[in-house]
Amino acid sequence: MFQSRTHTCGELRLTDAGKEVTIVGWMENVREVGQNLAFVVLRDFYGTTQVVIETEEMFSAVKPLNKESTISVTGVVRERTSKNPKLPTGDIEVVPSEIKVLGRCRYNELPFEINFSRDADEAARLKYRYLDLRNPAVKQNIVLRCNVVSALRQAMTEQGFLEITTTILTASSPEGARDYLVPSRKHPGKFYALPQAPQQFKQLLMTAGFDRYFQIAPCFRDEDARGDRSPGEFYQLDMEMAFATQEDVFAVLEQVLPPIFAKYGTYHVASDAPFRRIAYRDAMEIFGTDKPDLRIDLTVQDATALCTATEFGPFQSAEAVKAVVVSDCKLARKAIDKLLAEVEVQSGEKSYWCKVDDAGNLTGGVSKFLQDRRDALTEALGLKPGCFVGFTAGKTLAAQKTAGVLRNKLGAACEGHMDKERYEFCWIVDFPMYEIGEESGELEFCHNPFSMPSGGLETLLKAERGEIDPLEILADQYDLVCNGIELSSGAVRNHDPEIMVKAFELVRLGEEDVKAKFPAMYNAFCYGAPPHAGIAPGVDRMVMLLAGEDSIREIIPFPMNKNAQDVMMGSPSPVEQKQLDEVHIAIVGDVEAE
RNA sequence: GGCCCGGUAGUUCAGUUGGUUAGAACGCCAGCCUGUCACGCUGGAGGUCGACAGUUCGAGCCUGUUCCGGGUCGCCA
Repeated sequence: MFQSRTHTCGELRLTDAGKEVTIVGWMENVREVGQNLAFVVLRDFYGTTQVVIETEEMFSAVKPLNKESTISVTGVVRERTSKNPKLPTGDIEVVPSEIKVLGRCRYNELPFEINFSRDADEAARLKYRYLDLRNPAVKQNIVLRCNVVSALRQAMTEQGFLEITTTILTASSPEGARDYLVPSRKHPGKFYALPQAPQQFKQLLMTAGFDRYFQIAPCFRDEDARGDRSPGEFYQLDMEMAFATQEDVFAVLEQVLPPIFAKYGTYHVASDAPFRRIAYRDAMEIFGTDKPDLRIDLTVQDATALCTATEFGPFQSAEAVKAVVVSDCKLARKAIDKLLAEVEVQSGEKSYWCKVDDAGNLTGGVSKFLQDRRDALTEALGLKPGCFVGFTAGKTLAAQKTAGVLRNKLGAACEGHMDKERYEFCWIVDFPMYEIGEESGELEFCHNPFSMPSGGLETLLKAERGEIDPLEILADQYDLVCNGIELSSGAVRNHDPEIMVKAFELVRLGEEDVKAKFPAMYNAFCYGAPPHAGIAPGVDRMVMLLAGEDSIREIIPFPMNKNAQDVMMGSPSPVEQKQLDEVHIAIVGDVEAE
């Protein structure tokens, strides 16, 4: 029978010497140093403890076992004759009187070495995730995640928020990302969908009179993966407040997040509440992105007027020319070419450069086209000897975005322009409500149709009367950005059916469309709804930032690969014909046999 | 779906201008070693060079196709 442990592998100290103990765990390593002398390293969740093998009996108990087998060791704690100061348990060892095998590892070679699993091929790590997670360095991120989630729950509860779980099997929503569909057995031809976010439920909770709601909510979106975006599913700290303004929402997160970042983060928190607020248009103009990394001290400057008049083709034909100036830049020619090539890969647009030499002359890159306006450029861009200037050109938005990519790359590559070791928060506010759709060429909602247009009905009526351009209408919508990562998106919601209908009319839809697309919310709002606002920080991205990881898979217990497959469980997988029949699904067309 | 990078021993990688028997480290196996702690020493086993086709006297290396993995853009209200 299995006898439970008296101590963990992380807790025995010199003061325990002489005690009889039972410890259990995985056999991490066996070091044989002579005839009948060996050291077994036993590892459990809490740490490692050395077991010393001195007798032939104990030696023969251990000898046939492969590493990573689980065993139980009963014996006496003894002070080591040679201590290991690198280990918390390094002063002692356990002299066993009994070793029992609990779970034999059947393989003497593993897919990778446990303590070096982070270097292994990612497909192998995902397939054998239960082995990968035995590595304390991998496990640590999951523990961090637990602590962060727990701290978020506690902080939100302290702020008076109730955690309410909402429905997972819900209705497909007509807007946004691709849905994951679940066929209905009882209703042939109909489907549930997994929620892309609990958006409508939380707004209905507000309408139902719950004042402050939050949830660590699973969200499902069938879209392709990225380094910071896992395919399929992710978690949000979803929250909503009734009778609340944008400032009320900001105040909550400004109280909840910094202490958690300070306690669990790799770096220190450099942003004091209130966080800096940057209008969307300013962010695009100054940083070339709506998620600026404020750890970088570089900005994007406008050089359109001076540059379009040059002989350089790409500048001549450009709607805008943007410049990023780096002082004291020591980048060599080769490094510059590599950096600009990376910018082109990431943005799809070319960028150009020149340098300022010790005498203040422009050299290298496109400098020969700029010589005749050297003084004007020097004045306008504030150039000094030793400066590097990166240029982007094209349509205004493209030139801005490319300059934004350039700014990020230059900040990371050039010394003295980025202090990586800190967390910099900011709010991006005043997003436009509408945009001209790239495909349709017509007015469309920029983000989501649930946001309140700034100025409410009045503003929409002005646009309807032609007094203002609909593209000028702003939404009471905001993003929380940290270190160049969009942590969160939220809004003051449109809780007024009349304003909803008017907002839809501007994009050639009407009351019938609102009712058809969001029936529950539209109906509910007709019974008296509170003004409400909320936000939903991404838990995975937050933990990623706190752990200092670049891949989202490092902070998810059982992540899927880039192609949305779980190679450990083998999902997605084919199902039996009977199951398909029950849910009235027929597979048609060419489907690869497994 | 487009583009970029990669696929060689159980693992991480090297492999020159196309040329003998494809190497190293770690791991594994055996032996030695009475205080190791990433133990050490000696020896050994281990390879469909992702797959297919082509060029060539000869392909890990060149060409084409394809599969797989990662990154990136599209996409993510």
